[in-house]
Amino acid sequence: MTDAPPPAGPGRRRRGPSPAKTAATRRALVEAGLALFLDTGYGATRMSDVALRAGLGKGTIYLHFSDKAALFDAVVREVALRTRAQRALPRPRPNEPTRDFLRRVVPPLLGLFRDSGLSRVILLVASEGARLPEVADVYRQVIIDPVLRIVVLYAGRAERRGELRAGPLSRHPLIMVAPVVVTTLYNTLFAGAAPVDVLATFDDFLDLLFAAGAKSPA
Amino acid sequence: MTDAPPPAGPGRRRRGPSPAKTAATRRALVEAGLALFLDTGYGATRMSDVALRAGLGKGTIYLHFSDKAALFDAVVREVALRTRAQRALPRPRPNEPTRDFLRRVVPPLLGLFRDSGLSRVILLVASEGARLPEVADVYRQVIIDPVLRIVVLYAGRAERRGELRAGPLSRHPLIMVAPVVVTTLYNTLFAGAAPVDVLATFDDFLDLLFAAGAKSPA
Amino acid sequence: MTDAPPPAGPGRRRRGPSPAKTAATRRALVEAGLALFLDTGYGATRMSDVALRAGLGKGTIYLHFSDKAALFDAVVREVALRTRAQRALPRPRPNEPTRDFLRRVVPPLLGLFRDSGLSRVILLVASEGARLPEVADVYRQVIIDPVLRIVVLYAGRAERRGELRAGPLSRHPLIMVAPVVVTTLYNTLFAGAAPVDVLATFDDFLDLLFAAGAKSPA
Amino acid sequence: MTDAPPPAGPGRRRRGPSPAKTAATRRALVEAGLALFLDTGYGATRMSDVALRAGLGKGTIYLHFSDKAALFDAVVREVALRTRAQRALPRPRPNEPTRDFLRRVVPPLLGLFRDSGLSRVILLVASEGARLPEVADVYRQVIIDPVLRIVVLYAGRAERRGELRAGPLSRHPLIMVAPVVVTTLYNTLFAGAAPVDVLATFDDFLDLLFAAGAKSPA
DNA sequence: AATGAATGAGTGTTCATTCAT
DNA sequence: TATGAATGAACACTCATTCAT
Repeated sequence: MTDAPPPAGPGRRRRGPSPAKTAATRRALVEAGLALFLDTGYGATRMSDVALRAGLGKGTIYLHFSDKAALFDAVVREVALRTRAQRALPRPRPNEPTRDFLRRVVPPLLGLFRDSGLSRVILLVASEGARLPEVADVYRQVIIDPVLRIVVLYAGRAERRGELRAGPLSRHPLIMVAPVVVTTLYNTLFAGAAPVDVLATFDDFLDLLFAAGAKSPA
Repeated sequence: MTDAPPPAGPGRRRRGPSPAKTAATRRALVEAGLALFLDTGYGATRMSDVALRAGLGKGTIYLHFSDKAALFDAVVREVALRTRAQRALPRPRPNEPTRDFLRRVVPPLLGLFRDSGLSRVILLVASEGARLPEVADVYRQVIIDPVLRIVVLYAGRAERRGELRAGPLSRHPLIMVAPVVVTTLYNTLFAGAAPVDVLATFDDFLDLLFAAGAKSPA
Repeated sequence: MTDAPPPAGPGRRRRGPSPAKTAATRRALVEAGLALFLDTGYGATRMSDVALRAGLGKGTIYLHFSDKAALFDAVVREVALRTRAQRALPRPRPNEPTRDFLRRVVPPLLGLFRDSGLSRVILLVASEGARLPEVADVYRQVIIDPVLRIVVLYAGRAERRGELRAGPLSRHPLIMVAPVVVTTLYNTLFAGAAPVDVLATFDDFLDLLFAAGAKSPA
Repeated sequence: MTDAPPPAGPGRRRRGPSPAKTAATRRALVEAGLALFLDTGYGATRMSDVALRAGLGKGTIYLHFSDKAALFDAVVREVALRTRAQRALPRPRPNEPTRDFLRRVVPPLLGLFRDSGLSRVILLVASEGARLPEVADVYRQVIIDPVLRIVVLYAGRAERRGELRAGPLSRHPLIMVAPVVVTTLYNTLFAGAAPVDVLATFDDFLDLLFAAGAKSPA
């Protein structure tokens, strides 16, 4: 279902359009697919619209993807990789409290989370995940699990430094991402309601989490 | 879009089938719709299958609901009300620590959350929410917001009792429900992965939250 | 296909609703059917609407008519008979020129033609005639042919009196009704265009027809 | 509602099937539609049957016509234009009596009227005209009104030549076409009855009309 | 490689007709 | 007789996918 592009290794090519152009076509399709899937959802997106938006013919899609599902898969992977690519997570300074470190590091990530469309893709995957379990799993492996590993890493540091009660967070790292995910979902889903401030919520969440560590010195 | 059943006021007795039977038919349709929407999603559920599952003819659906969307709306409302009906939230005992109270009270609610299909309905609403914003909003008003109001209530209590740093939670009550929602989503979405223990996660979350209050006495 | 009402002969009745009421119900249905068939056409008229308009239940129709087609048949017959009932065609005065006689007699008939809905029924029969040939034939026998016989009658008189060239009109009486039918059709069909004056057209037609007789005295 | 074929201007050559083939497909659909609409009427004609008869897939229809109504519209226009195309109405010879001219000219037109299906299309339009008023109006503008203009033209000639009483016919040209229309309708509608001879009727009609002119010389 | 006309399975919805009450 | 809830055959229309060009 994946339809990966043929490895661009410099084997015997020549003849036929340049691989560069092929890749460009493919990219245009993924881009168009991303935009439309996000806007209209998987089911309501017509293949013909994807082709139209990509400035290509309907049939062309099938030269690059076996299926609507395969296109969707490619779109999700694309967003996943694109987000990962900008990772470059900074490390805490030698004696920096973990809480300060998180305050410094998370907001830009959230901006990325929002702007990359990742949050809307989560919803999208949630929508179609049941029907396309492989897509959901790709998503988990490429995006969710790495994030959780990082949480575990810094949870360990905070625990070792006595900033956090040992155990809970490194056992259940989802706790850390939960507020951001939920507030984002809330805002996306209930567009009619007053939006919740994702960043402020996360900040208050940190306050609660590190209250013990923050208080005890006093 | 709601197609509510006509108020069963004791008007002039109707000839033909009893109103009771009519209500039963409606209920059967909602039930069948619920099961299928949950299992297959909105788009993939065929009206004919709903009828089949309800043991009724296809046309019968349209005697009770104007539309597929109207049926979906009714299904969501039904689940919402059904869940609310079993509320009967106990109150904390006079001197009971809020944390103990939550430990005592939340697990049954979680069971309800899981068993009522509410968690899957959340996903369902999330899936189709974009296409059916009114449904999403009904959902928020009937389910989400009341829960948040209760959270604010007990957050205030905990803060007044010095169990929690004042402010964060009553400002952003979503923090409280986030771990449960996210772990439930995780389990529903990534059926392929090892499931996360929702209850244990919530417990650990409480540990972190009330760490300050638990520690300081020591 | 006719579903005539059971002969009301005073056999063993008693028990069950009075035949009078039955007839009234039947009449209500025919009336409702007439109105709706004329307004919306045969195909677009729903049986449920007929029932609604008659203030009866859907099922009741089928106690009186086996079929939608049977109802239509009854409606057409009803209009046919109703129109005939008001016949009472006056006779020409002893020495009255046929042309004057027609001028005197036809306009009220045209009013009847228009007001009885007969013209619209013609269109209706024309619409569905192909699908319901028996209805069309009933129509011809009950309405058209009698009219043509009358035309033949007076055509003979006019010819005998030297008012009209002998032969053409009594051979082809349709000629006489043609202008009225065509102008009525025109007005009904092309509601967007300026309507043609049916009466004035008929008058001019008479002028042409009797020009010879009218002129020769000069 | 018209779905006219895009102007075949010599733009950038399209890949894929030739425009010629596209036009042929369209034509096949109109042809099939014509045949079936005439045979079974608008309502009773199934789109799938149109496709079948055209030797095409069901979906193909919708590449050329947005709607069943649009197809009907195209069919009616097609017949209208087809009939007009064969116009080439001859003119009266210098001193030819108008009546002789009409006798010479009308019969072939009647043949065309009959064979082109125009008469049946009139009935068809009459059937659906109420539901599709635009179609009826197209019909009037393209077929009916031009014919009436020609009638007015020759009515004037006949009147000027003293063959006809001045006024009536040029005021109400429908009189001229009425016998043909009515006899054709009669034959089409009452297939069960003995058919009326359209041509003979028209001939007798001319006899009556021009009786004055024919008589007075005597 | 690229195209878009052609396809036809699949779906929501309507409505004449039936029948238990 | 009267009713109206229930039925399911029927139909217009959509859209992912194919393939001749």
